[in-house]
Amino acid sequence: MTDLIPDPGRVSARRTLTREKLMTAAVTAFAERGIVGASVEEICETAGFTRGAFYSNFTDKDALVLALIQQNIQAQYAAAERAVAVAKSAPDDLTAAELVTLTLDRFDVIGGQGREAITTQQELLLHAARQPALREPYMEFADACTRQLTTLITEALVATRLEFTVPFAEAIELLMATHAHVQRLALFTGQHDPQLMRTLIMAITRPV
Amino acid sequence: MTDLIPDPGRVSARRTLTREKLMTAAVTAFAERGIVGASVEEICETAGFTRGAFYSNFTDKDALVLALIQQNIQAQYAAAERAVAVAKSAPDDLTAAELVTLTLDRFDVIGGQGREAITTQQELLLHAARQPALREPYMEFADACTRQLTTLITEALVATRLEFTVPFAEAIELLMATHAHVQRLALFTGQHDPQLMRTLIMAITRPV
DNA sequence: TGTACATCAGTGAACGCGCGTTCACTGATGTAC
DNA sequence: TGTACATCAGTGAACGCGCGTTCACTGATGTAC
Repeated sequence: MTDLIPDPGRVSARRTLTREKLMTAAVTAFAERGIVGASVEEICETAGFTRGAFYSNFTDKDALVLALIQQNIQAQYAAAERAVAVAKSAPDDLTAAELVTLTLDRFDVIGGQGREAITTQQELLLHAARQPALREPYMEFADACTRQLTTLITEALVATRLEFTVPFAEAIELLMATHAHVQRLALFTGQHDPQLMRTLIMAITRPV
Repeated sequence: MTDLIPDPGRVSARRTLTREKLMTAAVTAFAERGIVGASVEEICETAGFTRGAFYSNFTDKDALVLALIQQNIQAQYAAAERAVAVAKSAPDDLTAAELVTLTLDRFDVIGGQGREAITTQQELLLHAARQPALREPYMEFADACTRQLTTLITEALVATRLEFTVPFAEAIELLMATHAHVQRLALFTGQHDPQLMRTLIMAITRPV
């Protein structure tokens, strides 16, 4: 307010890039060793920096976790847009199950394919459930997921001329529950089984 | 084989009790701080021992985690028996949803009611997914759960004169997925919502 | 465009704390006569 | 039942390592003339 001649564009491109590299490295490290188990040094080494750079960018480890959750919220919106694009350009002759599965696959933050992404997501949930300071941000993230998915599924249903046989909100919950379950199984078996999702969809939808 | 005069009943009652106290304390500590975050000291203090006692009973922290998973397998069988007893003594006029929900509630290892039990279960799953040495024991536990639940649900269906409209194995998976989802929600909201499970059951069953 | 200076971003050594693990010990429990 | 001894179970001090965090510094980037 008084006489701050500097402060032109806030934060330099270089700094932004460093933050991004550290956060990406953190996802990897957290997947491998867990949030508590992964050391700051490990994260920095993967990202190609020293620990000083870390503390120049984040006040502490908790701040990094919070930043990851907030980044997830943004990533969620981006993923939703991608999913819409995919759905819009999908051939008309897809079955409902195929379209919904396609939607769910594209829907995952980062891209649910990787063991790494799945593990880190679970890790973040558990960590947020424990740390009071992270619960609200995490719930915000979860809400964003639900809202985005609601929009996407609505479109997918219209496109396939289907409707739910159960209350809409509960249908969404069931889809998310099954999706998470299949992901968890994949952590052990190493591969996604799409059949369970198809079965659920057939059980809770009918032609309009 | 040669001349071991001692070794009468293997392990003393005192020792068994100490082990149990340490394992119970570990469940609490793991729920609060996570498996990696909880210190051996913390566990011992809660259990009322010093750290020496810990290393007299477990070779290291990993051994304790393994013991917990193996104990879960045993507890699972006990919980299943309890669930059968409850189901058998249940009044005949329960709805299917009520009976299945009742079954699932009693089914949880330890008793799924507590936030502590839920958190530690999730913690164990994630830890086992990461530690190669724990994956097989954990999958054995998961299999035990599935098998037990299969038996129980079969009985519950007969009692309520219902059958699944989807393949049996998948129905079980969907029930477990939804159950886990409801539990995870409870970590944030603080209470179980039974409605989702009822909806699922109605969607995948029909009268015989 | 070139030079002088100011600010910024990341370095890397240092600190101290807390943790997992070890071990010589002591009191408790069990055994033999 | 009482005593002498052996084994067992848990104690608590000690060790050393690795981690999170700090900070004086240096090289990189940006700005003014």
